[in-house]
Amino acid sequence: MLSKKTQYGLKALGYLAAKYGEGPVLISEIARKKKIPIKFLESILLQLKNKGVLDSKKGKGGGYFLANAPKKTTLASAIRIVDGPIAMIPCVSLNFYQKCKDCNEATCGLNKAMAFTRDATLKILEKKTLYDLIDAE
Amino acid sequence: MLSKKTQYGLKALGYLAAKYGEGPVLISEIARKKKIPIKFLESILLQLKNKGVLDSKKGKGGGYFLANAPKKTTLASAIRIVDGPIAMIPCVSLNFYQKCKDCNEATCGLNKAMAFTRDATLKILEKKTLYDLIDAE
DNA sequence: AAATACTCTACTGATTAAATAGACTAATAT
DNA sequence: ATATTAGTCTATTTAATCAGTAGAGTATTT
Repeated sequence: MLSKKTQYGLKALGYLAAKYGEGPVLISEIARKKKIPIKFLESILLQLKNKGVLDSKKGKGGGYFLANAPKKTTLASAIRIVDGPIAMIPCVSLNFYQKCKDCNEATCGLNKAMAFTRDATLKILEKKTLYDLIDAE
Repeated sequence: MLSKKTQYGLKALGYLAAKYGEGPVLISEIARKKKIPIKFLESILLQLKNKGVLDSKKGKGGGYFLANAPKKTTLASAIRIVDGPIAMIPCVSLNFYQKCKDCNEATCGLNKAMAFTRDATLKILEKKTLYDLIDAE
């Protein structure tokens, strides 16, 4: 399961995706509309900004907004920023790989099965973008 | 990511799958071969037994063994027992469903995207079984 | 200069993960 | 019977992460 933090992050990104092109959106507005604790949301948005997904403007008329068009950011990359690895075990992670201490990856059955699963999952998450998070009417 | 506990559990199940039909296997043997803290492994195996995946025999010549042929138990069911939900968010979980407080599932973009992802993941995990965890030679 | 709004650091409490200890119970062999 | 083996169960501990809070600081606009 994704952490609550990541779920909040994705909700917020969906909200910002829907408002793309309309200028900065207040953190407080996102928090209110998406029912996210505001201080918690602050740190999530900042993290997404530091990774280039979001941009912000300070002062009056300020707020957060997508750094790029909604279709430019995949769900896979957004999830990796907030949640970390997408793979189910470290030895099949593409972006957060860690070698298994005791198993030979060439022969490990678990490794193979999890690599398969990762591929299936990524096939979706690399294709879906923030655009897909926009709520239907 | 799966919890360490679940990773240990799957490793142990792979080991028992390889020995299916050869009678009970000592916890201590599994722990040694798979480098799993033995007391931690105890609780994992017990949990799997209580859910019907494993069976055990006490006393001399005792140990744990698969309750059914390796191909009878899917990875999805094994993971659900030890780790819980496979879905990335509660509102698309089939076995651990929880309603979203604030979003309408019919229109929620995140819900749709995560349901897709869940389907792709489950398509693999429901097909793969403990048999697939057996290490190659 | 005042108001607005994001930024950053630090902290707290709750939960879960991971592991350990030890007493108990069941089965087997002698 | 009884000693030994090996799983069962309860409780505890330690560490890490999650989730959320507080407040001072900085940049921007009017």
